[in-house]
Formats: sequence, C-alpha cells, structure tokens
Amino acid sequence: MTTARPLRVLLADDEHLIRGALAALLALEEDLVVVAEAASGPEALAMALAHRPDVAVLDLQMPGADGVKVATSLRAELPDCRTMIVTSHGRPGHLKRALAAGVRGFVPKTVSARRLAEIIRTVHAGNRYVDPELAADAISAGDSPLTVREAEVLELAADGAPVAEIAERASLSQGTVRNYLSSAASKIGAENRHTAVRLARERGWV
Amino acid sequence: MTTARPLRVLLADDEHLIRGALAALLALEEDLVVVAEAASGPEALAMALAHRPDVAVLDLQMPGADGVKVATSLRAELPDCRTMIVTSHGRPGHLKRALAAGVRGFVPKTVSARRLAEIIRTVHAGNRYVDPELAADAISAGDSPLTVREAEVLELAADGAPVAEIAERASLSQGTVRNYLSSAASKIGAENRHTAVRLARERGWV
DNA sequence: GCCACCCCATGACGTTTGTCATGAGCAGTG
DNA sequence: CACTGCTCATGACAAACGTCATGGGGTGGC
Repeated sequence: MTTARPLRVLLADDEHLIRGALAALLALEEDLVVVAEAASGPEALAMALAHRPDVAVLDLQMPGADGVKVATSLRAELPDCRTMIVTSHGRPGHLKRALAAGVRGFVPKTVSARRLAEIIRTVHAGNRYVDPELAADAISAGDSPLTVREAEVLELAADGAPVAEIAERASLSQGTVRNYLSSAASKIGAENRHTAVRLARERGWV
Repeated sequence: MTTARPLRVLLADDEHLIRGALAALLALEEDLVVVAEAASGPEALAMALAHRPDVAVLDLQMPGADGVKVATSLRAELPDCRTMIVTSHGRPGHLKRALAAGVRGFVPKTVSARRLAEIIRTVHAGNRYVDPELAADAISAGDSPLTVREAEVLELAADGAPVAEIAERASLSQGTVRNYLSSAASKIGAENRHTAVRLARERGWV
C-alpha cells in the first residue's frame, strides 16, 4: 500500500502545557502531523497562513482573538483549511457562533486524544462533528429572544454599571435604557438585570 | 549507578484530553511514573488513598471538590503526600487558599511539560514552588479588607439576589444586610454591590 | 477598665431601579 | 395599504437600594 499524504494540523491553545501535550499525543497518530502551534489568536492566524494546514484545531479562549474569530478570518483567507474548536467550558451560544463562522467541529476537552484524532479526520473528510451533549444544550437553550438593542444594552450592564452610564455609552436616554433592561429581563425570566445578565451569559445570548 | 525508586504521581483533571496528554508527557520523564488518574475531586481523593502517590497534581477546577479542598483532605488523610495545583485561570485568592491548605506548588497551565516535571521534583524534595507572576498578582491584590460577615453577605449577593432574599438566607435584617453591602462596596472601591462582587471575585476575596 | 473593632439592629433620607402607559418614526410582510 | 414589530422617547409611581446617624452587646488588646 502507498503511504498517504499526512494530514497537516495546526494547534492553537494559549496553555503551553496542554498544547505541547496534545501535540505529543497527536504525533502518535501515524496519519497526522502537527505542522504549527500557536498561543494566541493572531499568532494562530499567522501560523496558518505560513504553514497552510489541512485542519486548524483552535481553543475557544485565547488572548488576542478567540477561536471563533480566528475561524472567521481563516474562512476568508484560507478557505481550504477546515477549522474546529476545542473548549473547556462550552456554552450554547459559542457553539452557535462557531457554526455560523463555518467551524466544522466542536468538542469539549473531556474527549480522549484518540477520539480527537478521529474527529480531526472526520472534519478533514468534509463532515461535521458536534459533541452530542453540547448540541443538546444548545437546542434546549434555544434562540435568543432578545432584540439587537436589548442584547446591546444588557451587555453594557454586564459589569454592574448604573443606568446613567449605560445610557451615555449607548447614546440613549435613561428611560429607554430602563425599558430595554426591563423587557430583556422579563423575556429571560429574571427578576433584575443582574441575574438577567448572568442567565443570558450562560445561554450564550450576549 | 543504582536506579532510584521512581517518583509516584497522581494526576487529577476533569478534562480527559489534558489529563491523558499530560500523563503521556510525564511518562517520558524517566524518574516519574503516573500511578493514578482522576476526573473529579472525590475520585482524586479515593485514588490517592488507594495508590499512595508521592505527589498529587491537582487541577483547580474539578467537579465534586476543587483542587484546594482535595489538598486539604489529603493533608489530613495522607500527610506524606505532597500536593500541587495546576490551573488555567489563577486568581490571587486561590493561591492564598491553596498555600493555607498546605499546597506546595502552584503553577499555571502555561508552563511546559518539562518545566512541570521539574517542579514536581522540586515539590517532592520538600521545597515549594509558586509561579512568579501569580505570586506578584497575589501580593498586589493584598489581603481582603472585608470582615467575615461582609464577605458572607457579598457572596450571597453574588447571583444578583435582592436584599430581602439575602437577609433571609443570612438570617439578618434587611437593614443590616444593606449596611454590610454598603461598607463592603466602599472598602472595595465599588459604586454598587454588583461591581463589588465582581472585583472581590477577581481578587479572590470571596 | 478603657478602647477599638466587629456584629447586629433600627429609622430616616434621597437616589436608583423596575414597571407601566403612551406615542412617534420606520422597517418589513402579507 | 394595513399590520406587526423594533427603536426611541417621556412621564409617573412604587419598590428596591445606598447612605448616614445611632445604639447596644460582644471580644480582644494594652
């Protein structure tokens, strides 16, 4: 039999320990070769352009630009490169954003390395793979009921700023801000904006 | 030269991917042997009692019981076992809690595997190792200026509950709760309790 | 034994929110 | 074109919140 051309992988994760360990484990798979590693979003992008991998395995949380942002850029600049996201704490909204960005694989870090290798092959073959549990969460969380402005105002309220400050930053009147916060909270089912922010965060709506 | 007795290591992390990868990397070090792995706090404890490792490498965030809690239990039940914490997002307060629990090593996951192996040896030799950057953060964050009750009330306020609910859960009058929240916020330098909660969290005071 | 500090409470005050009614301008849809 | 839904605004009222003054009971230090 002929030796197939190896599947070229880019690995991006800001934690050296994990990235290195992962590279070592993936190296055990004969058909995979890690051609580049990156510790930040921008670096991942640069590395991808330089080494043109078949599959980019991106951590969700990285300094500079998160995995989804990198995936979006990659899709534009390197369309042949498949992207997938690996994450510790997968929230529903992330998954949705990722799929919208053209990501083809979304897995939590609780999978085994062997399984990850399989998924990399799946993704490379042009198929998609989404962790069943995360998918279920995403479905049960549903779509955001918030309008654009409601989400916007809620986000500005995220760090506990008073209404006056939110109004200024959003260039809205204080009354309008309070109306939006009120309707957002009632849609979410929260008693006040602070729990509303928390719940919206959990569901990936902000 | 005689072959020294290998250094027995317990690895606890809820992310299979990372734990497995780590185990593989540490296995490359000739003097280290990973004798047990665990995916949760209670499991880590049970495994430690069963296998009696020399050093327990614990992830900070695990289901069941976090790394520091496990370390506390280990100190009581297996005093000869040295403990160390590995974490992704190290906040000052965690470090403080960890040291108080008798943890001898505290490192972020941004270190390399080789470096981790060195630190495991350092810890086993009876020395301590704390990541310099985390140590600096901890020092600059300083000690909590909050009294016991202030911290307690602040914690109850963490999820955005109204004063009435906090008062009930703390068995205090609403007025008292508001006084504590007020003084806590002013000590922290926050404008309201919500930002106070956030800042206190960041500094590890709750 | 005085003093400092924490704990808990009460009452009162002004401010900030949450909520509701109401309405105008402006999309997109059937 | 009528209708619906989003955006933005105003005004008003009740509830929640932040702040201050005040006071009693407790613990620990000097």
